[in-house]
Amino acid sequence: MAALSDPMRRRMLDELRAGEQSAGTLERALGLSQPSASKHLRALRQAGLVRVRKDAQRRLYAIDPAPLAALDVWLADYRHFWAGALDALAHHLEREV
Amino acid sequence: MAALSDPMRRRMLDELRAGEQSAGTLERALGLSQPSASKHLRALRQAGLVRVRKDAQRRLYAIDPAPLAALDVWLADYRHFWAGALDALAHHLEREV
DNA sequence: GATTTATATACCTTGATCTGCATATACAGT
DNA sequence: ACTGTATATGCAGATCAAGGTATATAAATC
Repeated sequence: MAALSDPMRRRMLDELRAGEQSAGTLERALGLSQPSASKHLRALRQAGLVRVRKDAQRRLYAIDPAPLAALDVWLADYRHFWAGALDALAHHLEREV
Repeated sequence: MAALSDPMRRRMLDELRAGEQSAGTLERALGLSQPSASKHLRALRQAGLVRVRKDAQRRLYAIDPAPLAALDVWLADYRHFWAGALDALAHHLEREV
């Protein structure tokens, strides 16, 4: 989850939504220095948010959705807090009583 | 989002799912020192994740779901990565109701 | 085998963060 | 006013993340 706290890494994931991309492509798409891009990718890797595939010299990155799915599960327990006017009302009433 | 990267703060939110609670209650529930608890609550406050209400000396904290809803929106664009057709349907129905 | 291309890592510096301890603020009850 | 309770803040030190420069690894090409 800490890996997602960096905006640049979220932008990387956003880029990867279009599909597998090489480190260099991401680097240029986001205007990062080569080492910076590589380090952010390492952070995403260690968080399990991306998987890597070798293609000759290049490393092709793609989204691994598992941690995002876990986050979604975590969020699910909070969803009733904002989901719809009826839920809000229900919650309010629940408190009143 | 950085506010959520701290596990203790996530535990605080989990505690607050049960409803409004005072700083001291949270502090004891999580076994934190008083200043530590207060600082984590400040972080949550600055992130807009909680709202505070004064009750005499106590400060009663409650979840403000807005940032979590924003996170949910962000996640939505990734959901198709892990949601099989059936899951997606289930999720959709869950929201509809 | 030397060179080029693509990516990763080491090192350093800077800025942010967490914790512990001490202190300050705010309100309540006497 | 004084004491106790509840919470916040200031400061010190330790730890950790981020960016930059330089260097290392690995594969491809010649």
